Amino acid sequence: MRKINPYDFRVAKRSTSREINRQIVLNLVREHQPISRADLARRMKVGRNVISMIVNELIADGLIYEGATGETVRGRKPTFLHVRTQDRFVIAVDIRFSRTYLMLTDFGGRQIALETFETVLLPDDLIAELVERMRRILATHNAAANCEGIGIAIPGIVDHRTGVVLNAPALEWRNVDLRTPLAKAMGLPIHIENAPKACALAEMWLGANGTAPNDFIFVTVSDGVGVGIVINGELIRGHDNVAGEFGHAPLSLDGPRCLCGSVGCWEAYISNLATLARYFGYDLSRLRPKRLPRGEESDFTITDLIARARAGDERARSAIQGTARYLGIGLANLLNGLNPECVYIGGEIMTAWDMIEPVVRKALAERALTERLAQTPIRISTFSEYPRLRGAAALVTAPIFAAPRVA
Amino acid sequence: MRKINPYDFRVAKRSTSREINRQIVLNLVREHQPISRADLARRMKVGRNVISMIVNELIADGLIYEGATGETVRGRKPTFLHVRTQDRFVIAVDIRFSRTYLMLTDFGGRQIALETFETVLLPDDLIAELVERMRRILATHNAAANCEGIGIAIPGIVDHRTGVVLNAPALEWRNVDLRTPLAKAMGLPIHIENAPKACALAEMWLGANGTAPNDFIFVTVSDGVGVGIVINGELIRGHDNVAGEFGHAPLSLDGPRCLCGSVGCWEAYISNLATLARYFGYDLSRLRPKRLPRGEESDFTITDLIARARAGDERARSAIQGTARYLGIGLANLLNGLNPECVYIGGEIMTAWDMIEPVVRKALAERALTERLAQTPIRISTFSEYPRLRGAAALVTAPIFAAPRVA
DNA sequence: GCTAACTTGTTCAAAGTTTGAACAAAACTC
DNA sequence: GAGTTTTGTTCAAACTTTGAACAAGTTAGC
Repeated sequence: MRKINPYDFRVAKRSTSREINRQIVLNLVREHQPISRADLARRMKVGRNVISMIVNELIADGLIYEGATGETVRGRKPTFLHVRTQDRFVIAVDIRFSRTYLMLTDFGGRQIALETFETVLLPDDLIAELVERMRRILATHNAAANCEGIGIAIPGIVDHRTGVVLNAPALEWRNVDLRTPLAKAMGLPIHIENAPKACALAEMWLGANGTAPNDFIFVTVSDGVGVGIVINGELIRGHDNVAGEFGHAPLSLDGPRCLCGSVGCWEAYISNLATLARYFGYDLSRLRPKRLPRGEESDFTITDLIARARAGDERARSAIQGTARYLGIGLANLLNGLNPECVYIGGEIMTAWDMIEPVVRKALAERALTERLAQTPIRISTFSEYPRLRGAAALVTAPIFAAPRVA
Repeated sequence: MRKINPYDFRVAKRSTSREINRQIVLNLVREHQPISRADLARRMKVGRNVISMIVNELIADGLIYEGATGETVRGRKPTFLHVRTQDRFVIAVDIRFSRTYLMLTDFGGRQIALETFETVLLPDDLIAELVERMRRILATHNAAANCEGIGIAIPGIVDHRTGVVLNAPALEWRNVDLRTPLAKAMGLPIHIENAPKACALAEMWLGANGTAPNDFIFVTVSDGVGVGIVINGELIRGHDNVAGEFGHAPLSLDGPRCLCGSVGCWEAYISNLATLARYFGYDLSRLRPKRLPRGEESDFTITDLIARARAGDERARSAIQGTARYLGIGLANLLNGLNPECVYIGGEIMTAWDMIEPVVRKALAERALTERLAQTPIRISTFSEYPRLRGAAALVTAPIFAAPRVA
């Protein structure tokens, strides 16, 4: 029940019906492959003739291809159709505070190559290094001619339309235009997006077939805490691309000071640094941004903490369960307000999900308005490895498969 | 950029283009009336012939009508088109804790008749009384033959699809089926919705032309606190119809106990009762649900409190400004997370908007992540009178104008 | 009072869809 | 090898938009 915007609408042309059905066919092949024309016709409840026309067009455009012939009990055997993912490449980039990740994937999001280097915080230098590495990785894998785009995930607020990083505190970037220089150097479409939003896209477009729900939120817990919101199959970006910054929702107005400058933010209770600070007994607000004090502690990570907890360190366990409790409380707030079909959580803390689940659920039950809300399925991010990179890849592939905008 | 749901999609038929363009025409007439066929053709960038066909169909269906002829500098004069709102009636109902409101409106949301009675909390009795009054009001205004539906706003969680009130604590209702008995008795389509969601629909569909944004939230502050979320011209209902219950977001985990049973909810800081409790120095959690102690105070309302504040009562002023501050803090959370284009606020407290705006804005600035967020336009509900009833009317009219579901 | 210019609204054929049926191709059963 | 079943294609009909021409109505200018 959408309202038509009377100042920005799309009139249906005589090709509109075809475009709509073409995208439906493409998506059905993607979801149900291998699948025959006749199967598509049955699922769509249209004549096989229409499917033939559309499929031939999609084959001609190189989007799908005919594979083996299938088996049937009786009658002519169907020819199976598949989405063409090989020989269509995407470069995915994940720029983080400490390191930058670079992955070459095919159109199905499968990893082909991966490299890593220390993040140079000066944008121009980082861009130069990225360009060099991207050229090399494309050359090495003979992918230069078939690379269809570059997707970049950023820990901060990004204007997805212009490709400008508006504010990324972790990188100390403000109004950095990444797209223009990269597009010029590489000659490829560049898509840039905020990391939690990218993670949500990865689940939606690259998650295992049949599992991706239409309404969900993706909560990332790492240096910061962010949320990617998907409603009705659409990523919510917000009017100024800020949507999803629930990491700074207050849990207590006199709680710990957050790195954002405010007080009592959810992030200040559950970020990796917050959990470590709780363990070591530090005051989060006194910490130099993003670092524990010098000494052996400065290299101590949340993964180390989880290892200690598993080894029987009671204080480590208690610090982690503190995070679990606040994770549940903040989650309850989001479930009450957005009521998604399911929740994905990503971040190192989820390697301890077996430990923390009961505490999270208990906190959820305390603050969720209804029992059904408290029982909302919580899933560990499908991509335990590099969810941000998968999301960056999805930035490039998603527009090919998206529904046409109409009305 | 919506993903097509491969398990629930709509194939384009040969009538789909027409349906899309028909709805666009209808909405353009609604927004820009009076408007001629030629104007429509220019706005839509299609031939006048297409518009003629569609307009004649819409006229035949009784959705629009030809009015006066317009003026031009030269050439044949255009005939103006209007949406037919007269002689198309809607019954809007607002059921609240103390009183129930019943309004007869035309299709433009204009009030034709209004009556009120004390709410009977027993559902069967309330339904009986409603049916009697609705029949009478239709008969009195000769509207029985042209009434197109009944819209009902409820302070609680409603399953919009089945018409069942899942949980309305204010009415002490659980799983009450309103639609079946009302539909049977009245023989009309019945639409039931949660009050803040209905208010959001009213702004979207019945607000002054040109003002209704495509992305906004509507925050209702009265007995409870709720939010109606509209993204991309679409009301967000959530997977279990709970979406928008941000009234129970925590501001402090050791804050005042809320009537919902939890602690430190936004609602427990800014609901009318919370503001009154702050003034009288009561502990909200000790209060019998929804009532101040007996005596003169039990009839004392938030409106009285505002009057006292305006008259110079410093304690009244301070209680209200307390609410203002918490209103701003909670709002900042929603702006960070949802990033709407603008915010509407409804409720008695907004009659004091001139007093509280600076405090709200200051709190907003403290917790909003960016300056632009802090400057998000805040508007008083367009319908200072009976916004819920307008929303109830919009429940009936909106489906007629909504975009067709496609892909 | 007449003509030219201009705008509105309608009519008609062409091009691109879906729709529905018939038909050829391929494979199995008896 | 005939009959049956399923797949995939072909062809005409119905319904769109598209683009042009045309009739109707109005003003300006002479």
